[in-house]
Amino acid sequence: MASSTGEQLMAFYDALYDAYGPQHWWPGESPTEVIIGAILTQNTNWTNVEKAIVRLREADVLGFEALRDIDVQVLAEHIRPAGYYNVKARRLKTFVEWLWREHDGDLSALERLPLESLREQLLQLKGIGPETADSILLYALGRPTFVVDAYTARILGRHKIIESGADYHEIKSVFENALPPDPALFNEYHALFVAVGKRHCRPRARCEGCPLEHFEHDASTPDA
DNA sequence: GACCAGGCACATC
DNA sequence: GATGTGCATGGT
Repeated sequence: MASSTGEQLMAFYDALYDAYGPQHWWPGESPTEVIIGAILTQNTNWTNVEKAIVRLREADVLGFEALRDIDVQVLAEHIRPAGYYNVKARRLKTFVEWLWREHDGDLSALERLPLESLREQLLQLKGIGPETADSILLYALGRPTFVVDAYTARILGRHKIIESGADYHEIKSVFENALPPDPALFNEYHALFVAVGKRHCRPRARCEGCPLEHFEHDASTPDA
């Protein structure tokens, strides 16, 4: 009999951790920086996001209060290297405006809210979709919610754990139903998936040398 | 020069 | 409800 999904996911985790070690995610220095990075990295290479964050820091606007007060077009110019800069400037504004409107500009106020209602509030904001919301919840706020991204879908698809076409919530549930709701585990797990994804699970990448290579997979499976 | 990157909203059928 | 399109820079 095949092992349970939970056992399989933990075997993946162990293999990835053995291969790559702790990833020390999120690569941001504060919850504020994590949230800004989560919006800037939407469909964008992280190296481009780093350039934008450096420019925000140099302009002394790498903080919610500064972002609240800055002109949106000036902000867009600062974050230009991250791509989609007009859209993302508006999204950053939307987040900080919500933070002041609903929570007095106080991130720590969010700690008092139940996970699900906070997640719903974030998803109401234009520009905050499921992945960005979960990244904020897990990596900035330490909440036990699993982050699904393009790599996650592709890896699970190739290993036949999900059907191609599975939606975000379906994939998220695979992890949350199979693993204990431990923020440190969810944090490391997703980070390890990005690590292996970048090396071995891009659309045309090779499986050779992948730490998950000896698990059942189909290298020819297109993106899930 | 094409392809890809840690998405999301919106229009259209 | 499913599918297509716009948003944009920078590395390979």
